[in-house]
Amino acid sequence: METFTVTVAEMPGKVYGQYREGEIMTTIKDIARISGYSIGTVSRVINNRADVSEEAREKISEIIRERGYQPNSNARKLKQVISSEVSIIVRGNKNVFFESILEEIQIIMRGYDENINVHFISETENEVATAVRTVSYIKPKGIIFLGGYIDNFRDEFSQINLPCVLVTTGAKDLGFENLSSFTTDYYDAGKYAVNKLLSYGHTRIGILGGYSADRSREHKNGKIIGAVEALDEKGITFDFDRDYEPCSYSAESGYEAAARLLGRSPDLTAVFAISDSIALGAIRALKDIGRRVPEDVSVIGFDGLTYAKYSIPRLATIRQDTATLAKKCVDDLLLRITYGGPAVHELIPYYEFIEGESVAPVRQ
Amino acid sequence: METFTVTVAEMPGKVYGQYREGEIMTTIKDIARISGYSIGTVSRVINNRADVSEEAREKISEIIRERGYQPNSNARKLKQVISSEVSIIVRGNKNVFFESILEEIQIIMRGYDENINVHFISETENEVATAVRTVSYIKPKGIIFLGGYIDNFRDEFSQINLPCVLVTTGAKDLGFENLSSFTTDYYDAGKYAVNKLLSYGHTRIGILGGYSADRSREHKNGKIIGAVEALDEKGITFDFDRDYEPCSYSAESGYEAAARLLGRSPDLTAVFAISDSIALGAIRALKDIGRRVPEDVSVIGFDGLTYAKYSIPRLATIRQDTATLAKKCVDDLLLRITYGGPAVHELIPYYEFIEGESVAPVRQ
DNA sequence: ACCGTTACCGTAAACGTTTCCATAGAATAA
DNA sequence: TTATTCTATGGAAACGTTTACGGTAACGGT
Repeated sequence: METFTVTVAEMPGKVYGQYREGEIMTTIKDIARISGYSIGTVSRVINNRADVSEEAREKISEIIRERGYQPNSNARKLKQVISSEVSIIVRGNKNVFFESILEEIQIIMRGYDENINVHFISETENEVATAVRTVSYIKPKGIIFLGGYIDNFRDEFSQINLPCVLVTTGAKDLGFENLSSFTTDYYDAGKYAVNKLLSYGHTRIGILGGYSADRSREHKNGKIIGAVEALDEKGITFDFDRDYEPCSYSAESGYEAAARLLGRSPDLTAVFAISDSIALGAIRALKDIGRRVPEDVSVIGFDGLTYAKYSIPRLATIRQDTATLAKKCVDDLLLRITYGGPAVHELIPYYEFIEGESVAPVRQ
Repeated sequence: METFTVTVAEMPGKVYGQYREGEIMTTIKDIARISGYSIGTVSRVINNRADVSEEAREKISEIIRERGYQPNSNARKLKQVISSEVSIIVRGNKNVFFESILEEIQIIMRGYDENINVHFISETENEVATAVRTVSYIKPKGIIFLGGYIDNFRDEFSQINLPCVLVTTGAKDLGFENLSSFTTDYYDAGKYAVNKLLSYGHTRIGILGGYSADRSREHKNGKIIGAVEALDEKGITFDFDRDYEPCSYSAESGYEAAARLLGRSPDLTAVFAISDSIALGAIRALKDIGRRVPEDVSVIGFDGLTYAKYSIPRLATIRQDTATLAKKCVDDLLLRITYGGPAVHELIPYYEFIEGESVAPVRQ
């Protein structure tokens, strides 16, 4: 089960040098010697402990400052057994939504004086296993995983007994008591998106996105289930074979998928793309095959990232609240790191429609 | 998979806990005890040293495997004094070009089995100081700095005596013998961009970008100097007050700057934006103020990142060779880490024009 | 029988911290 | 006064490794 492939990069082997020539390493010992105090006292000053006289604190701090001393983080972490960091695993290569969340997390963590430690991995299962192994090697205090469905990684995640937060649906079902999850209510939001299109009179609606070839109602992607449900409620049966085209979360992929979809189903008057990148690629594809947006085909995106505001036409989209998502993740993780407590699974009900020029009433 | 440590601020402070409850930490000692060999031998097995019998190697490896033992990286790094990582500092919040280089670096490093360690900082001077401090705290083997001009950070960089690579111009002038630099020949490329516009008959050309309020010929931004030079050679004197508008590297900023520029100089028939993001924002702004691209105003961007291919209109731009840049950076750094040697400063002559729909001949 | 190799392995010091424990002295309580 | 607590500090062990050093056993050559 667990193979001994220590993360290649961190494997012994090339060690380029011990001390660099001419490098003078100031240690806590030096500070102690210079200040006349003991190592213990210096350490207490560094860590802002109480049991230090004002005089000693002043003097030692002064010396630390003027020598530009920085405690050796490795020695520290060694003593503290687990590192002082939170690890974040980002799965998916160019997923703008995750990047956006990541950015929010960075900002929040900065406020909390927390260190984060990010691992970018691609979507192969193999890499998830490696990432989990690496993380167990780093020994972080907790983990945030941005990366979609983890059903296939039960084993990997079961090995981790650290507080862990996922930004994905379906984590609850796994039943690990150390995994929390926060996600926008994709089912509702997807339904909402398609209802928007329906309200403009569209009935021939296509869907773009969601890797999976699984086209049943049990499709794992909440946005798509919601979208189909919205159609259902209007008495429209969604034809997966005809009006659905899977693609990954990129403009490139959206471009190609849209071309295929509209080639196959030229009578579609609207498209729901499950990410903004996909939508933008789709819009370009539509133009290239001679369909006007929104006159001939309406396009609605998902995510609501800033760059959609500057496209031509401006993209209509469903905005997720990345700030709230990030905040929830961080808060839950830190709380559970410090105080333990049960994992939670929360569906964030917040999302909103962003007006755009890419959606218009259906033509008669 | 590459490990990627984003350090927000690795200063002492909150330490959340020692051992996590119920966590059993397997150490080299355990492996030694179980296997019946000594710690030293186990370590030699882990490190693939020669002086170990095949029998011992087998047996110990087996035990390591079945216990899922991972050597503690902190203890290791402590012994090895300097970490096994290369630090990358990325300055600038949403700079797509740097992100692109970063991605290339990741790929190359993966091939080299190297660990990287990324610090994102914003553009304030303060953060540069912090980053440098943090980096000296991490003790990497070398540093790659993606972040524009560093003239204001002489002091910070003078403290670092590690191999260091910058992707910026002007590093040579600083005279630090541990700083290499690689950059596209911005002067030439800027000149080339404007020559393209000139070749389409444009003479009233505006320039967008380059934070600085410094509008002299000594302007630090090579692209702009080159652009102005190209005009000069045609006998056109560039009027900085009228036809130049500074902005940062984002669509938002480009949008606003373009609106200001065209508001002030409505007779411009072409705009050179020093990044694609800026260009895209500008195109949107132009549309909003009722100017058609390219019929009324041509726009040429810079960088040549993929997403320009999917905009409407497709963006004409000057592509930099990020792959080569990244390769040069990494190679130089690793070489100097291993063998020392002098720093180099290289201007990459490679750039190319990417056709697009945003540039057209000037209207009569 | 002796010596010199060689192959393998154990011991222990060291890396730079943190923290527990002990203690000296000061302050307080009796 | 003495006994007690408190404050500030030093000393030293420990964290999990790596590695220099030394030792043992086996073996071949003389």
